[in-house]
Amino acid sequence: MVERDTREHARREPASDDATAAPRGRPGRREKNKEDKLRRIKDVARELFVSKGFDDTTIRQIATRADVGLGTVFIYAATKRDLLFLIANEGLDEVASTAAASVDPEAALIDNLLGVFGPHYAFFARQPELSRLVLREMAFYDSGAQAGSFQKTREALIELLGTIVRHAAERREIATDEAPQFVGWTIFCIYQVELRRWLSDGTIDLESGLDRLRRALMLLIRGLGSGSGTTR
Amino acid sequence: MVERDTREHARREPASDDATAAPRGRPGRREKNKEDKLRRIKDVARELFVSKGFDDTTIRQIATRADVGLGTVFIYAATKRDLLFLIANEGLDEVASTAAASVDPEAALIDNLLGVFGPHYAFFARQPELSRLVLREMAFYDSGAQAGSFQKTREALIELLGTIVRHAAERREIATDEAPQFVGWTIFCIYQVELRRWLSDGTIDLESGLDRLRRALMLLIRGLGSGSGTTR
DNA sequence: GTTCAAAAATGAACGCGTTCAATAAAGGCG
DNA sequence: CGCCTTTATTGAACGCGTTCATTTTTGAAC
Repeated sequence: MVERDTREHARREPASDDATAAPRGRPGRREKNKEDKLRRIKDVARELFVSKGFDDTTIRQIATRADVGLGTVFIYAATKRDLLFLIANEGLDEVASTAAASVDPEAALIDNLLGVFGPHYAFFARQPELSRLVLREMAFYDSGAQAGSFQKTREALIELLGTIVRHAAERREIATDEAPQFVGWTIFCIYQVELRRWLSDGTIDLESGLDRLRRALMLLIRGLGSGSGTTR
Repeated sequence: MVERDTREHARREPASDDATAAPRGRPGRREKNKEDKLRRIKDVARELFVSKGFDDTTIRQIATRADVGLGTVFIYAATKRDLLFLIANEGLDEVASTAAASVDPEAALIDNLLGVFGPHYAFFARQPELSRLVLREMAFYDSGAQAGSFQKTREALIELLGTIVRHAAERREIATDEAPQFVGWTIFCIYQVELRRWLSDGTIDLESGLDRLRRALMLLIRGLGSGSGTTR
């Protein structure tokens, strides 16, 4: 309990009122407001999750390195899983927005789809370890505030896919009885499992991953009825 | 280790002539060989997982009710998750075999696919709680003997789907550039996520579940190019 | 500056899954 | 049977995620 005071604890200065005596960490723990703590917890957690893995990182380690109490971590994340989503949600929302903005109602269906999935793949490729963890923990996880946010983003994606399909139908690029929403869902199914497979097999190559996804999506668009894409 | 003999110990007595003065559970433990223990552990675990849920069931409870030591459970299942797969694999192999046997090279593609997926859906519907647990724990789980067996079964299914597609291609029901294996994989993607969705939404109705799966698969077979299924 | 109620932070304590050194049982041999 | 080797079984011990009664900090009112 004493030997871990080698941490950066040097913040207990009362600071008095002399101007020069405290160039580093000035007042005590006061300046560390909630945002500061959240920031520190997130940063430490991300670093440890990536470097040591999710299971081998303990919340005690995170708390110590973030210079907060053990219980404090649970104020910001209901569970360890939720802590993972807290990190994963950073950037993912932005990716989703970017993807949504890139949709062009006049563009070809496959281009719009890859315009949406491309940024997602790139995002996951940027932090493959974390992504694998997220996709591993994602399935069926529905408790915890951050997990909720994660699922909201996912549902928005499905709806976006439906919208893209609707555009293609309105332009008469495609014509199907099924509701655009349902087609969007089916596309999402393919995306989900393909993404998981891609992240699972060792080398995460963005180009080949997206290429395989394109092949699968083209299969759905063209159907199995005719070969070569050109209707022979 | 004596006071928990309030269990249902009424197992077979070893031998009649040995009715010595040791009525307190001593001789009973001898006849319990490995198979017996495995059987008891499985049965108890299944019952508790279904009745109380996976997370609320403790291995200590399982060990006590199965009348084995705590550590003994870990001889038969490397982890708690593996214990779940130990149970799930019972019957699933059989379902997979049944499904494989039902394939008719001359039958329509969609019929063969539903002939394979139907028994699977029925199996999952038979024990919905357990199925949800399995699908929750399944993603990315690759350590543990039972999980390995589970994934083998899964890969066999994907290959079976490829074979079904190949049959359809050989009969000229379909014609596509893509390798049958890849088409089978894409079908598997749809099946996976659809199955998960079906098990997630409260009421698990077999017929409506399979109907929705059929719609999604027909989408893939027909493609998005033409409406109504009948080519105009 | 003092007071005080509300909010935030904390770490001891709890029950869990998992490990493993110790123990018991089984089996082979003379 | 006794003796020894091998195998199976066990539960105390460990470190973990999580809880929550307690303590500390905060900021408004005086």
